[in-house]
Amino acid sequence: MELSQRKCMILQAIVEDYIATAEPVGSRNIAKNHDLGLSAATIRNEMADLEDMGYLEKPHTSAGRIPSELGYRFYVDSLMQRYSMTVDEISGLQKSMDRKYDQLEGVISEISDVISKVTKYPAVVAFPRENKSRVRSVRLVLIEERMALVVVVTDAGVVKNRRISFSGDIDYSAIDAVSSFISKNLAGLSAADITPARAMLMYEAMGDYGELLKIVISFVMECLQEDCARVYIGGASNILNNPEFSDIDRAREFFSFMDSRENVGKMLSLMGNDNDDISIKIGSESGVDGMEDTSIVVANYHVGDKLRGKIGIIGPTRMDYARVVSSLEMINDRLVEILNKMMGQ
Amino acid sequence: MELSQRKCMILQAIVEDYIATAEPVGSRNIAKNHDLGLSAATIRNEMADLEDMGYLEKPHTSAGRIPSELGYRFYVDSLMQRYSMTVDEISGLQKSMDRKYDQLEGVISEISDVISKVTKYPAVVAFPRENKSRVRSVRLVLIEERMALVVVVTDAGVVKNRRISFSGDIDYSAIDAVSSFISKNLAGLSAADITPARAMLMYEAMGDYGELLKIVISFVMECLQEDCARVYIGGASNILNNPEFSDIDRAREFFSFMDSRENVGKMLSLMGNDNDDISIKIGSESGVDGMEDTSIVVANYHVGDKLRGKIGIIGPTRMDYARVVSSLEMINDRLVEILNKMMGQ
DNA sequence: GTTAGCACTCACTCTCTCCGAGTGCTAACA
DNA sequence: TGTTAGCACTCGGAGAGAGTGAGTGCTAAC
Repeated sequence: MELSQRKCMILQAIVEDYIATAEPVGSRNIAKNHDLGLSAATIRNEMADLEDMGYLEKPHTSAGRIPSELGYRFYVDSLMQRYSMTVDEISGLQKSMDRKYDQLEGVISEISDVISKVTKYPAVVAFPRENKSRVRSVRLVLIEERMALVVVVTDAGVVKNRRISFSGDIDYSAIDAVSSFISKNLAGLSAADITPARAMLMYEAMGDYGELLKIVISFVMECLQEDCARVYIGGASNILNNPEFSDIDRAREFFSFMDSRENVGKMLSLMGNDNDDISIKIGSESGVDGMEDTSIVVANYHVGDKLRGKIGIIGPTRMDYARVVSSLEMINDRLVEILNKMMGQ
Repeated sequence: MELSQRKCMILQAIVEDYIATAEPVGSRNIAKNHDLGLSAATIRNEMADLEDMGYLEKPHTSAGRIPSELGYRFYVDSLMQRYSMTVDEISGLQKSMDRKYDQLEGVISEISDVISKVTKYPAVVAFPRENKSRVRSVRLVLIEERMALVVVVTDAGVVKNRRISFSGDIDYSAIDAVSSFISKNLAGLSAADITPARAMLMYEAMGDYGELLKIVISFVMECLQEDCARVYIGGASNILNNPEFSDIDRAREFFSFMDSRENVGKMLSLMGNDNDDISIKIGSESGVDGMEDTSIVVANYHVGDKLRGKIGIIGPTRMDYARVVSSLEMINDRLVEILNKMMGQ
């Protein structure tokens, strides 16, 4: 059933008042504060309808109404007005991202602080994952006897390295030979291309250094398949500014959840991947136990079609969605700019 | 003034009861629960003395006594009994550290979870810093045109890398030449050894590649001097299990502090560096504003005399010091073992 | 269809009282 | 002289009860 325009106006007023005050909204207040040209009694009738339709709920009989999940959902999808950031906000944001970054790690870990500072909610950032990436080059660097560093560069321009140890002696020139052998044989390949058969052939060709090769190739595979999303969290304490978390048990639940990067990563991975739009999960939509009264807003960033990641915030369902969405959009744009530059693309 | 043995026993009883219950301790309870052979009245007199001497304080007239900072300090220095972990605790600890670690980063970030799980307090871990380290080798790996990866290995066995871009073309063999030139010229040098004069000489010798060299050398210097302690935090939510943090403002203060790695790093760096012992700062001893009712317990770990770092916990001043100290000792031992193995020393 | 009016509900706050744990002091005891 | 029993006093916290006010639903009039 469609909502009449009047119902929409009233619903919007309720959602926005509730977001601003965290108090259940009563009919009189709406009549007073919003110039709808309706009396409290009329609004009361409409509110009763909206409640029957599932958009509003009552904490108890003699309080005002608060939006239900459905109410928020409708607000976010159909009623929410674009928030335009003030000049001050924009210049503050630009200033805080105006550093020269030279490491992927540095950008990503700092971006979470920026997000939480701008939105005043806890921020979550997923380290970029690679998408169908291929090996660009592999290098072995001898660190000391029986210990070497493997450096893998993927075609997304991401560098990964790991120290490995092996038995058997090998000297500088031999390791260089192994190094270029591997690089030549793996360059341009994706994880799917490195079949056991192909690896086998390589082991045989290398003879003495087969063991070393084995270790290197398994690390290369790891690099290409890596998908345990590394996650950064910033400004978690911001959640305590919201009265719904002034109950200590509620707060503990939240912080226990955030203590586990794994949890957070899993939650992020459940958010929409495909589109450029911002995706929003309200309350139980996230499907995470114990997070029924938080909402998550996430934007996807990508560099070319190779590197992909997510930035977002977690807040109470009663969240300033409009502000959050436009802040995330701005930050996302700036982030992509920085990453593009850094990746030299 | 020395404390009589009787006063010591009473002080110890009070501290331990208060640690266990978080309730002010009254004279009757001590008489009942501890077999001191004294009546409540006598204990009362001694408690009044202890209060006069500054070891105890009263939250209000008709409550029991709680230890003052001085009281805790005396307890920690002189009264605390060694806690022996149970077989279950030890085997649990060993199991949780029984993974095969292959990256420094991985060990360090995971150790904070282990500590918080074992102690039930928020854990802080400082990434190892290098001490007077020297260059072992430097490698340049060409990633694409005008972009290379610098890999620096220090004599502590730590690997650092950074992507750099430069103007001017350079091919694989040329970059190898530059790479081995740099490595040869910097190997064995510490930050102090790489004087501007020496760098100048190198620039000149390299001619065309002077610019590239400049970038590389400045990165090498960074690696050797790096001392912005990276910090990992685990199990922060554990703080909420302590009733002194059930006040939401107190909790917010704590979490805001922990939100800033910088804060935490600064605090850690103020803790004792020199000795092998565990260092404990009680309440305001830490000198950090807003952390007057938390204590910090920190152990130093080191691998040889090169790598040094800290592991520790932050908890309420009313903390189970005995348990925390022995847990940290055990974890520290195990950590050092793992690091030694990993660094191949 | 809209509005004014009115009875009713219910969380919250404030006040008051009671209770119990704990203290300090005094006097008696070993 | 050190220890203990006894007692009056203090004070936070829990619980009961009354009052308040924001809000609702329903009815009747416009």
